[in-house]
Amino acid sequence: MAAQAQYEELVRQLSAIGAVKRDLGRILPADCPAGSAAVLTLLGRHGDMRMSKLAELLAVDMSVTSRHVTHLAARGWIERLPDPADKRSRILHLTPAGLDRLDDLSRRTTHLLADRLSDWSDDEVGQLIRLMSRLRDSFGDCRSHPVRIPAAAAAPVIEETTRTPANTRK
Amino acid sequence: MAAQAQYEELVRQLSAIGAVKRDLGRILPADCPAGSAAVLTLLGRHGDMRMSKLAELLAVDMSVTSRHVTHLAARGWIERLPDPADKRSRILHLTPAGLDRLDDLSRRTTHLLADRLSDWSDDEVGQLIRLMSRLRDSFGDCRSHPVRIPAAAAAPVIEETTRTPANTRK
DNA sequence: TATTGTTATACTCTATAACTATA
DNA sequence: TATAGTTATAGAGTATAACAATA
Repeated sequence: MAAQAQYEELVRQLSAIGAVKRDLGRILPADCPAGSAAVLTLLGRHGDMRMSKLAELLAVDMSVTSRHVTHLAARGWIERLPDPADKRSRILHLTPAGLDRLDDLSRRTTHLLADRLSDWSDDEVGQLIRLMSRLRDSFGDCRSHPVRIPAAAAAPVIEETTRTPANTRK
Repeated sequence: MAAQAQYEELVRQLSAIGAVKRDLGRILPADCPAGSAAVLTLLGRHGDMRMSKLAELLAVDMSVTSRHVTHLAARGWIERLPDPADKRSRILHLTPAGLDRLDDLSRRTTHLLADRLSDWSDDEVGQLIRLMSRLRDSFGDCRSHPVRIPAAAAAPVIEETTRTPANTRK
């Protein structure tokens, strides 16, 4: 159990980490955005799987997964094979072209990280990975507690302001 | 200097952490999305500041910052005061209503985190914060290295596929 | 009826570029 | 000319809900 100030700081760090993710996204090829790259990576690591499994690993809704997968399939990087055990389902399979793409992605991110984290020790990177992984687990468990909170007072909204820099008077 | 496998794992964890952020976002009031909440938090912690300073702390473009700020000002949670030292600039200031809003936000996130991280020690949370902060610093430094990578072979794109679940034959 | 995926729609966040007003 | 901030526009990512096909 940690202190409240720590919780707030953690939220700020989570928010700020977005800049790192965007930085990583900038080195991706134009036809392979972050979402697609994540799918390729997971297929490369876990092998063939169904849509539902992929959605779970990505931690996003299956409708989102479907869009990413469609994008990849359109480029021939993955195939959607029929599942002999369940005709509603589709087995996702990395193609040779997809593997090439994945190698390319891996090279790009490794280059960037090797540059940015040149002064990190193997152990430090391992610690960060371990703690982030645990953080994810801590949230992944209980989908139960909706954690509702009382609402605040209402107030008039002028929606979309206008300029009012220095003294408005000329 | 860490191993390549670690780098790839780190990228996956960064990608997956998005689920945690979205979970935090779900407990926010409808009229105060994550971007607005981040602005309120930074103003609460660092006090009055200019747009450019806020953009730097948020680690996003100033145009993005401007939109968030406009949203907050429209609701009376912050004010954009003239800067006596530079008439182009505006000083952002949290209003009493904004402070109330901030307290509410703080309560919500603290509740959620206290629930999710109930089995984390104070020290563990501190370690995660420290490592994430350092990660950010490692990326924030060198805006220089564009880190370009050779392109991959082109291929025909069928753009947006259609259904082909089980055996296409009926 | 319940489940697997797909698609339509809408919303948030972001960056780029053009623009205004100061410096 | 250069800088601070705004706005228009476009693109990526996501969720919800309605729908199709199959279990």
